[in-house]
Amino acid sequence: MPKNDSTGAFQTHANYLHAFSLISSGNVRDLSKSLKSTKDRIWGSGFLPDGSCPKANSHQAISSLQNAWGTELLLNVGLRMIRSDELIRLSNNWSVVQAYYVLYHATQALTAAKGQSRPDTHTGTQNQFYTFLAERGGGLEPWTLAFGASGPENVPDAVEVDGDCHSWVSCNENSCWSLAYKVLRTTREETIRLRERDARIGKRKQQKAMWEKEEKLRSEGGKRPRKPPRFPLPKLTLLEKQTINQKLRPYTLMDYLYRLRVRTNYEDSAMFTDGPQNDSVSAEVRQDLQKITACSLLIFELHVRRLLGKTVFDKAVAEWVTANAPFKPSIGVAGRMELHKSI
DNA sequence: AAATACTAACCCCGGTCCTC
DNA sequence: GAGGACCGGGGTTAGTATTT
Repeated sequence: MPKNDSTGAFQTHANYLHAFSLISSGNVRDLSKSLKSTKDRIWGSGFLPDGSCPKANSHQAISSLQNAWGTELLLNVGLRMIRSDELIRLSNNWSVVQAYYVLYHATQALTAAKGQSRPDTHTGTQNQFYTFLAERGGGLEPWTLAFGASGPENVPDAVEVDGDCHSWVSCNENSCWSLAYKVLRTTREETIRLRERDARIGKRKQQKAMWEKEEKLRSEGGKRPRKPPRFPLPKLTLLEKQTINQKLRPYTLMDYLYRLRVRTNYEDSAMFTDGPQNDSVSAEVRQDLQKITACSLLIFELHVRRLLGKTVFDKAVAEWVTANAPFKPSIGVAGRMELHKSI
């Protein structure tokens, strides 16, 4: 039983993150193995574009990637330098933020590499993430997993999803799928709740305006004024709710990371500091974040490399690594250089 | 965190009273 | 007597508290 709210929340989110980590490359501790298997899956998935893109905005793509690499570096510096549990707990607060921003910049890099204009909002970037991956179909889990108006999308054939599994159920090779879909669903439901709230306020506004319009007509017709009614927040009809649900796009891993980022940034900074019940779980969370981030970035890097061409891309990586990569053995994009070249 | 239980607020609707 | 205000019971739902 949890001691306070933070322990429950921590347990839940640690579980969710681990689920994505497991789906990405199984219960592998060695990051280089995870990256290798991710590379093989991308290669076999047919997700990579056939050739370079003539419309590509190379300058913008590289610049966005540099942001992503730099942000990932911050995450990795923490991993390398911060050893005491107390500090790991604290650093996880910013690790989730960093993980999100890596995906944010990577997604923008890919948009630029495709020659599209770069989205300048969180929502726009998250939409692109969905378009690049889940919308095209399954095959590259967890990045292609999504939860939409009609339920889980791109569920692999052999996978059984239990939509009602508890968020604390122990995360293993089976339950990880249910957990992942669950968090995509609940993340999406948070947005739906906000939209329903807005819709109710809008509905009330409309009712009020309608009444005032009628009242104006009445007074013009010489009728005596009615007492203004109070306008309680109206409820939504089933149809109105369904419409809201239909209109909201399916949610993905990136939407979840955004939720986590907002939560730890603005709403509940105690989850990662007060939540862990022993001295090892925080390090595991951090490791999962690093793995999710690195493998995600690899996917985007390989995409962008195809679209910009090897020469431009490899040169940009080499320059950045020379100027910025501090550690041996290499981590971050420095460690992924060889993987890029093997394709 | 999410499910569940519980409570307060709300809608609906007919009936009745009030006022022009 | 027509139009509007007010009332109350029944049923639903939103919001809150409790439980898992």
